[in-house]
Amino acid sequence: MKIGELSKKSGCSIQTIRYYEREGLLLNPNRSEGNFRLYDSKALKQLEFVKHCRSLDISLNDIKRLIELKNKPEESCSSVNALIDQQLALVNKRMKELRALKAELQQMASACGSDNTIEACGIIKSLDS
Amino acid sequence: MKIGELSKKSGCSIQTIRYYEREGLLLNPNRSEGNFRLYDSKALKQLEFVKHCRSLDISLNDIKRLIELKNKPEESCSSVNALIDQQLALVNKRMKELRALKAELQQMASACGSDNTIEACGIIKSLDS
DNA sequence: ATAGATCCTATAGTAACTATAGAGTCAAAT
DNA sequence: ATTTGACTCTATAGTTACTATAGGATCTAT
Repeated sequence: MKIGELSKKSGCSIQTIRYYEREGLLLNPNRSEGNFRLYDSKALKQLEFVKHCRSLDISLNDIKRLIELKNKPEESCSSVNALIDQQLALVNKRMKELRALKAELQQMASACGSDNTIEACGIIKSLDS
Repeated sequence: MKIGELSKKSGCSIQTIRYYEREGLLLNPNRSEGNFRLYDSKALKQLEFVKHCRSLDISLNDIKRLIELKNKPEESCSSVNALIDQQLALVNKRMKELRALKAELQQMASACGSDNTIEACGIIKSLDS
């Protein structure tokens, strides 16, 4: 299949696919006579792996490491484990930040009487302090 | 005061201060004879306003809008309100995403028996599906 | 006078894409 | 046989909010 079909099947945009290739996350595909990229179902699977990792917010760099690890099936999976743990730590950290954020934003929203002037607005006041 | 002192007092890096100025978030400061930026305490307050907004993850563009609104003290604050509500919606959306993320990552982490080969690793398996 | 700290501008790099320009290729209809 | 339209190619620039660097200029203290 050509890149357009791969794009539809994977849900990744054409540009993103080419970008992943440039970044070394996908193998260089065979080319047709007219230099079009030609993919098989294995390539689709690779792309889906990348997409799944991205949906977990794993960085392209870490995905690259995971792909390398996948290609060493006999080694210990402790590095895979570590990577996932680290990803979890990131997510937890960001969630904590967002909880604090949310609390302050909610407080600000409630500090605004409905029909104030900007001058009297509790929101602007709290941003100023 | 010069930019180094403003940087220390505000906790923003010198480059960030200059960047905010370029982006129109800070007024162009007076300059010394040797072309050094000179700030007063009002400038520090402006910068602190920006910093506080950034700590709430408000985008530079939205901060610009807030600054414009601040300069129209007699108008209604409904746009300020809307902006904060929108920011809250963003935060809520991201939190929801992160909760889903966390759940999947945790499941993956628990799918890995401690001493597997990569080939047998539950994490890689679940990323492959 | 000079050394060191601080400042200046302009430019490039970061992450993970997205968008565009300008050209080439291919399949189908005329 | 040609032309239209859809698709593809590469290379480059833009996005967000900064950070880092190069190559100078300026100021302060000795």
